[in-house]
Amino acid sequence: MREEKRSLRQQQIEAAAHEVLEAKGYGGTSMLSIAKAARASNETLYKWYGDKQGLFQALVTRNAEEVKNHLVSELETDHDAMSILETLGPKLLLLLTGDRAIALNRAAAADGSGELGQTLSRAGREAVLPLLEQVLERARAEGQLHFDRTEEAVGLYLDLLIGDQQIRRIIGQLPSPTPSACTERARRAVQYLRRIMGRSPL
Amino acid sequence: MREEKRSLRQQQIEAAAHEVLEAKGYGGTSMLSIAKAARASNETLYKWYGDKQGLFQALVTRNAEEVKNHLVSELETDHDAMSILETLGPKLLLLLTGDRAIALNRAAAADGSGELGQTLSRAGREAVLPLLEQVLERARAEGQLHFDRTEEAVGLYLDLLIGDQQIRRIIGQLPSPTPSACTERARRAVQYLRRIMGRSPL
DNA sequence: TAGCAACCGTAATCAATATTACACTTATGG
DNA sequence: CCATAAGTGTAATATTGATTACGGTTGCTA
Repeated sequence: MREEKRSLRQQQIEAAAHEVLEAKGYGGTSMLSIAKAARASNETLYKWYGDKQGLFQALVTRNAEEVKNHLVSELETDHDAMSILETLGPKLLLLLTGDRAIALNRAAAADGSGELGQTLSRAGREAVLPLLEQVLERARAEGQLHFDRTEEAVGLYLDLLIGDQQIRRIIGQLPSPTPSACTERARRAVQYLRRIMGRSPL
Repeated sequence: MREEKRSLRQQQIEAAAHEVLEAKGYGGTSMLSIAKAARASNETLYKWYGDKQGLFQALVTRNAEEVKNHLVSELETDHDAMSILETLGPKLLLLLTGDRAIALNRAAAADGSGELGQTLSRAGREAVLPLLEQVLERARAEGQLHFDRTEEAVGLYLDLLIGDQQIRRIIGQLPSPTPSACTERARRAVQYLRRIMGRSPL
């Protein structure tokens, strides 16, 4: 029971951290400000997370887990591969270019040590890639797509889906995309993917 | 003559700033450290650039100009559009994912005000886009590619060329690419572009 | 060569935080 | 009900870095 309480409190604290981070950016986010926003004491923050970086690592890994779970539940439907792509794509794009992910990416960019970036990459990209590989291989098995190296196909799909949206969001020159914009972009990505790999690679 | 001297000094200072920035990251780069690296006084830095942000704005705009000039000179050759793409692509990719550009992008990401990002975007993207539009339209005129909206074609080319290379570099999970890797990637981008827009859109 | 303007090197100012320490509640288990 | 562990709010501490101020130097310019 103590466990649940603490876990709840952590959720609250991390939610507060996200709020402050999204509002003030990484540089403008201090431990104190997070503590205040969560009505917690900074001593608790330090006890639980070690230091500032530890707290952000927690945010990153937690967020990546959520993204992954989101996608996994999507995958469990038994639709054919291409229609899974059509529903998965917009979700993924929305998650990767949403305010939360962008704030975390900015934090990773600002972190000199590179550890945040490593965590972000491991937890995020390396968790999502296998799922996409699965889908694309299913598409190949169904005869919808043709490719030799799965890895390359996934890379291409991600290039088409995400492109430079993330970086432009991070730089601050693109507003948070609407769900419909994401859907449209994902649709186009699939269309192009079909056009490139829709028939034999030779 | 005074002008030349000063301009030279500025180049030295900005070169030093780039070195420090690439070595220590935005957060780790202080005015003092730049001044020391350039054997200049911080008072001079403030007089010339106003404040820290002003200095970085200068770095960004200057860098963007160089990139643009690089590309423009490339464009002046009279090769056919597709072979221009083949030589332009690798250069652009190398410039956009090189250490210097990545350091500047990180700085823009870390800058809370978003002004650096705005400058970076304006000076960079908005300078390069017209050039690419030119090339792609030439390709269309030559009957090599078929598309309706130039803007969309350029976007697709950039997605294929750059993809998520930049963001992954910024997060720190990708080493600086070799020229040959850039060439290869650019080649593939053109190949895919041909595959998508190589014949009538219908 | 005297005077001046720009520049250098360094120290002073000033504010912001990460991090630690402490005194005061609260709740929980026996 | 008591003892204790965990948590809270606030006040040090210590460092860092932007920005400003200043005395000394250099190199024109008249």
